[in-house]
Amino acid sequence: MTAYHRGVDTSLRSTLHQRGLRMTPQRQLVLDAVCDLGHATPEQICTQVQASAPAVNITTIYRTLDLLERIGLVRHTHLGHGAPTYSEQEHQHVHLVCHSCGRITEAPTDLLDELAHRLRGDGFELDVTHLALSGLCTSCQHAPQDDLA
Amino acid sequence: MTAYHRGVDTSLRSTLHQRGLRMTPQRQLVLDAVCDLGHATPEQICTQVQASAPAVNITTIYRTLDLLERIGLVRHTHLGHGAPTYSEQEHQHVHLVCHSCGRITEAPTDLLDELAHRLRGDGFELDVTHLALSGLCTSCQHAPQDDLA
DNA sequence: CTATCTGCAAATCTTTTGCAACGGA
DNA sequence: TCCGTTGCAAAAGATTTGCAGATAG
Repeated sequence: MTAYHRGVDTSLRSTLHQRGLRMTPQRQLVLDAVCDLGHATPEQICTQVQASAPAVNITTIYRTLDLLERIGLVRHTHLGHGAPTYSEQEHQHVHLVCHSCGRITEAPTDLLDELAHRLRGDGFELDVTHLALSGLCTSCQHAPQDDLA
Repeated sequence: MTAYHRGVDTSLRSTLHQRGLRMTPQRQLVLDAVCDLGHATPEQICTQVQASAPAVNITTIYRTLDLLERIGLVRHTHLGHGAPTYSEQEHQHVHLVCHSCGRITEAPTDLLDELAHRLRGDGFELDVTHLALSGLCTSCQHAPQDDLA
């Protein structure tokens, strides 16, 4: 069930040890959940982790996500509405969020290359993955649209 | 002190009446605050409103912002970190947020025209103003950078 | 006069913090 | 053993809801 892309297990333990941090089962479970779920909120990650280890507290989820981000194994993206979502560091793409149905589409990051280049000229170094782009997906453009219900 | 662009006062009353809604001093104050502040969080708007009308409750701020958005007078943008910010509907621009120092820069929306066109070809209608773009501003690119402190 | 609005208090929800016990190296 | 980590409970912060009284039209 768990997707171990390029030996995540091994690199977690060593990455932690490099910094004098300890390997724990909770940390492995959180990292696994992030990889399995693609992009998920702390809440969703907690549910996933608790499926196999019910005793893990949500506080630990928050602390671990924070730590995994600091050591560069995961990143978080703000999709607009509520909670931020976490995903693997390597799994880079631009998120397109439909603000009508909430559906999230992933697009290749080079979609923003031209924009990034233009902004760099103005002194702004764009981080393509941190924020999503929002708009209307195909189906919602043609849907009745209840005038901002 | 208050900036009345193109007769906001008159249009608020009539826009409300068109929909069977009532004009109240609180609604005028909230709209004025949004216009004055540019892009502000509900909290900031509340502070601004309470400067002239201390009795106005933050609950009313939230309800009024929601209402003003539904009738198309204001819009909100997610800048990434915490709270959404509200601004006038007409005051359109792209927000660039530095995720190191948090500074917000405004850029013309036509910066995203090419991207919007490309996405439209894929069936996604981009809303340029709803989400900010994040990255590093000039000064933070050259700052020491404490490795994700 | 009536239905809409507002203020207040309390409920929710999400995230953070303090602290004692636990457990990895 | 030592100190980083965890779980629990409580705090903190943001937003929502229920309800009775105020008020626009």
